[in-house]
Amino acid sequence: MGRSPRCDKDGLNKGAWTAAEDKILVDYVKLHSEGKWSRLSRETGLRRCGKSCRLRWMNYLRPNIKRGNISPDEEELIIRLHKLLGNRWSLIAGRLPGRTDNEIKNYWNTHLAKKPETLRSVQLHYSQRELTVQPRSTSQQEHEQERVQESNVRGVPDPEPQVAPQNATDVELGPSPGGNDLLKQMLPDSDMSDGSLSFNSEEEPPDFMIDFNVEDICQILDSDFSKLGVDQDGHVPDEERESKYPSYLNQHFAPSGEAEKDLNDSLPAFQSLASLFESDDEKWAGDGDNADFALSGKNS
DNA sequence: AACTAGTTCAACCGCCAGCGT
DNA sequence: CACGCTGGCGGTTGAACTAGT
Repeated sequence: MGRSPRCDKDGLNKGAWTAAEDKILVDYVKLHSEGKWSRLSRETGLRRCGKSCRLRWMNYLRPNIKRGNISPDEEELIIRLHKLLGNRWSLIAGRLPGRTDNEIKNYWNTHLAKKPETLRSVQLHYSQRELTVQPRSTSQQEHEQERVQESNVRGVPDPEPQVAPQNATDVELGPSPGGNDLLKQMLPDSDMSDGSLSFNSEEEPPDFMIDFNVEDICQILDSDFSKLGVDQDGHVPDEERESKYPSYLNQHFAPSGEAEKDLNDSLPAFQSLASLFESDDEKWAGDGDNADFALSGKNS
């Protein structure tokens, strides 16, 4: 902390990258793969700090980057994920193959943050003062610590979804009879009559975002749904499975083996997540033919 | 054509966590 | 344990571009 940034070193270029600099960077990464950004700048003579090299590669030069033309489906997904995750741009970007955190952040700030419907959604989360969010008790905080430790023990992988699962199956979160029941349990005083949550806190972000274990959500989002035994013949789940999993899970895939264990671990958070996404009339963004990127991580 | 205001987005900055020494 | 280095993240900036007058 407090150290001067490495990029402040004299002699390093700043500002827009030139084609020649790009070429040096691309050639180096082709040869040595990503990472070792500081080594890159030392070994190639590129007068850019490692951070700058990484940023240029990640946001501009990396293969399979989609630039501009964010589709309505992608926009919808961004809004929903932002509703769930907040300004965790890298996580949101991870759900949109080919998109970078920087692009999504820019898109949000320049387009979505200004849209009335987006503002409405955000305001419902942050501005309405209909509810009182109680400070968490010590026992709740202890519970949170335990949960974090448990999560660490499970070895929840860092979400890095660039590689789409092979043979991934699109998953729709269909309507659930239970609706927002789980969230209502979590937030008994909340008003979800309009399908959204509202909070009383003027200064603080909604506390439920703290209670949400983002790692768990990421684990779900990173799930390789191809592992799940998808019911291709419209098979009706057996009673055991019916009782074990919520209806919307059973409707769309029948978990088995390792995937079932993963799902068991993730189930509580999955229920919460699904409840949020069921709060609107529609299903996930990318419903139907354009649903390639939604959840499955499949590139369209 | 010239100027101004508004918008976009690439790049920078500070902070932080993880790791090696 | 302390320290330094590195990579990664979110917030911010400012140059380039566009639209309006």
